[in-house]
Amino acid sequence: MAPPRSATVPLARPRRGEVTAARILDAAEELFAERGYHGASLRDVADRVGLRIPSLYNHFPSKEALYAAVLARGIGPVVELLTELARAPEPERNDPLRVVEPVMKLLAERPHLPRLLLHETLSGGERLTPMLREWMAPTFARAQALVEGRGGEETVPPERAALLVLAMYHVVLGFFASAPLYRAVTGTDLLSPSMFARQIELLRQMSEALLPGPKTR
Amino acid sequence: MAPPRSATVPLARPRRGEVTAARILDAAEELFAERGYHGASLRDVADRVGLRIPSLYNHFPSKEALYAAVLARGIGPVVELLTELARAPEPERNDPLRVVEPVMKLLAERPHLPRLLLHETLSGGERLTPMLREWMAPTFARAQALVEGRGGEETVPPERAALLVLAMYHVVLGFFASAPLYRAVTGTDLLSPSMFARQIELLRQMSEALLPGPKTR
Amino acid sequence: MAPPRSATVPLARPRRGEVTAARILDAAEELFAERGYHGASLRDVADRVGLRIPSLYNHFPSKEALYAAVLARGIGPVVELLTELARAPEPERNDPLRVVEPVMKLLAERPHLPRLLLHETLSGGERLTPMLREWMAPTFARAQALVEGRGGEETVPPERAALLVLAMYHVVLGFFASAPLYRAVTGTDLLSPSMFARQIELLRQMSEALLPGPKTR
Amino acid sequence: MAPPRSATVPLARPRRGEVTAARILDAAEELFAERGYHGASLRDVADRVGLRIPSLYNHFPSKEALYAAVLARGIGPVVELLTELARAPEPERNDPLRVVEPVMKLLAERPHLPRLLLHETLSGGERLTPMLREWMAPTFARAQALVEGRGGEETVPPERAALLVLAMYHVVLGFFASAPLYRAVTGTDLLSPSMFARQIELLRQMSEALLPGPKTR
DNA sequence: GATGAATGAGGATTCATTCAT
DNA sequence: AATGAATGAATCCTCATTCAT
Repeated sequence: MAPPRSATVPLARPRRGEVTAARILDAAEELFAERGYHGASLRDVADRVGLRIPSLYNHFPSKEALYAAVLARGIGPVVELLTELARAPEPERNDPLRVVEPVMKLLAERPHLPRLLLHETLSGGERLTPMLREWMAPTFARAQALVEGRGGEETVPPERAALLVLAMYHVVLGFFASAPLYRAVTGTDLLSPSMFARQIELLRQMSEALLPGPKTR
Repeated sequence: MAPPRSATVPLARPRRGEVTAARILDAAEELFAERGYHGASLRDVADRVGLRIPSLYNHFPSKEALYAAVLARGIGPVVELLTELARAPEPERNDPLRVVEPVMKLLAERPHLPRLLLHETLSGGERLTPMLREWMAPTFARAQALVEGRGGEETVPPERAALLVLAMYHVVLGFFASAPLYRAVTGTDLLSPSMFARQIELLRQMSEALLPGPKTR
Repeated sequence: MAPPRSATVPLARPRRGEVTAARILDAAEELFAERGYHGASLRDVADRVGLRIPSLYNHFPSKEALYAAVLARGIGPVVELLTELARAPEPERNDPLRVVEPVMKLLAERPHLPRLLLHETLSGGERLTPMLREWMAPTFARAQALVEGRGGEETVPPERAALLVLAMYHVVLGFFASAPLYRAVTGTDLLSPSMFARQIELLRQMSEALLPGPKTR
Repeated sequence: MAPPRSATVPLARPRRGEVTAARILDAAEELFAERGYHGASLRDVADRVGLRIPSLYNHFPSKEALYAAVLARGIGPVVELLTELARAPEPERNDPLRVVEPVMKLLAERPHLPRLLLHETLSGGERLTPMLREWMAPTFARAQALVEGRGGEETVPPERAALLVLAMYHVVLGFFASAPLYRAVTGTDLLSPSMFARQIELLRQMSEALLPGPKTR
């Protein structure tokens, strides 16, 4: 039962418990994204992982905590990316495509995240984890500031900037969130390379058209 | 407007049961929009109406049926509006603002509908009522056709048209769906006249910029 | 609304209310026989009659009362028949076939009654209406007395007589009660004339073989 | 009788869960027999076992499954017995008492089973578990074949054989099923040794009188 | 770390009954 | 006589959680 020479096991290989926790997170992410917090039961999660329900409690102290962990794992990289981008030098930082395209690519790797975020948006903050408040609000503010400060002489009024950020937010998230339904109805996969490229092109045009200031290309 | 001889037209006065049913629909609409199908319990609905749970069954045969009725009541006017707009004469019909603005005004009167629709979108069609399938798919198709057929020589490829319609769909719905959260976080009401006007202006610019063909103004 | 000349309406024609009550009894008899007291709901009864549930209360004050009325209507003729037979002159009265055959024919006209009685038997008297206790117990006692007093010198001990009556009771009732299931499984209708005649012949042989005293034929 | 080396035979000691499951089956058997499927509630079962209702679901996935398990546990031994008897050598197999008496003794050990079976019979197969169909129909067929093939030259027509089997079925089951009511009304316990012996004697006479062929004693 | 068993709270739904119309 | 509406009680069942093993 005991590993023969545990001392030589490299730390890089995650311990078994961490693997299980990750598998639980994966399953929960899918289910929460699909059905929302109330619609996804721990039974569903356990079934998908191949565990019994009580085992989940060896890794997460409650359903709520599991949900928070799913969100944290998903949002973390996005926040990191945005923070990093905000540190870019002046000309690049003002190019919205330098923001939108990496974000799109990041979300494509974690396609459940947009639906999780939209679920939170729809719930109007009821279930909105404090963590989410902490992350989303500043992110919005930063994006808004970026937009406002863009144009040369012609500055963008804050209300307009807010609506613009909101619009981009929903176009991006909605694109991913609609993919399963879109595929079910039309048979077309929005996440295929060609459609994905078209969507990025669309977002480029949107930002060029709606943002003031120096044209980016 | 007034019924000519009200004594002979009892239909004009809604029966008591119909009033109750409408109040149930109102309460359910709010709760389903806020918490989704699974998150909203019949107890919540009954409490909000001031009834006991079993009384709901005098008006709707099941929670599912209540949900479907809420959707039907909400979507009906939108579908009617779009159908009507589709019958407009040529030049007007091609003006996307002739579509977007009335839809925005309609949704402003029923601000829970967008969240209901987004919940359906997020669930990937799992709970998607057949009714919804029947209505949303053709509506999308019609909008897509409208976009495709617009530009003079330069026609829009269908994939691009689809993405464009999808983007507008999410910008519009997301605007309403975000209103409660936005207000909770920033204190600003997106549905106030000034913000609402700004949003319409934003949508006008979006369509002008992204749609080909004769500029509308 | 009022009947034009109510005085000329013959009393023989049952009033409308009585007709409705009878239709309710018919429906209830079928359902109680098939599913037992708990398994049959007033909704089932009302549906079968084509009424709404509250209307049933215009004819019977409660489900329990409806059940009792069904039993009373069904058992009444049987008790009458047995009472009448008990008044027959000596030689005939001792012929068990003079009892069994008319009872069989009576039950054939009301084929749900046996199942009702068996349901009562199975419930062990829990739901056993007082009425039933009043009727069944004396009927059993009378039959038992009849058996006991039969043979000439060789009298039948009461325990044996009781078991014999019990056996005949279950053979007769079981025959009718099994008819639906038997038909469903084998396709043969036990109540068809030929099977019915065979069953009477079987009962005749049973009584001849098991009863002491002068052979009846 | 005692397990030779109990320490190495843990299978001999039933696990705790199995004990609980058996107690649930016991309680359910009584209640289903007494009140039928609809009349017995899970609350009744849980109360009798000393559990809360949800705990029942740790052992049986639904009320229906519990009901089926009760039937299976009860019918199993009967079917086994009949199968075994059917393999007996020729002269014994044709002796109906070799069938009736062991069955009677088996049922005496599980006196609720007859009422369960009669409930199924009364419901006309509505709730009749597939399992029951599989077991009862062949058993009847086998018994019928046994009767048919008995007499030497004088063979029994199948219809007559069917009615005979049906009659024996109801006499045997009715005896047990009536015991509680009979005791409640008369004070006499049908399952007492003396009454039980009398009943077997009655069944012996019945089969001798009604079956053709070589007398068994 | 995994799980069988137990449970309080709550889920949707059915039921018999009442009452005003 | 019939019924739409309302409801207390009870139905089966699911949920998240706990605990001993």
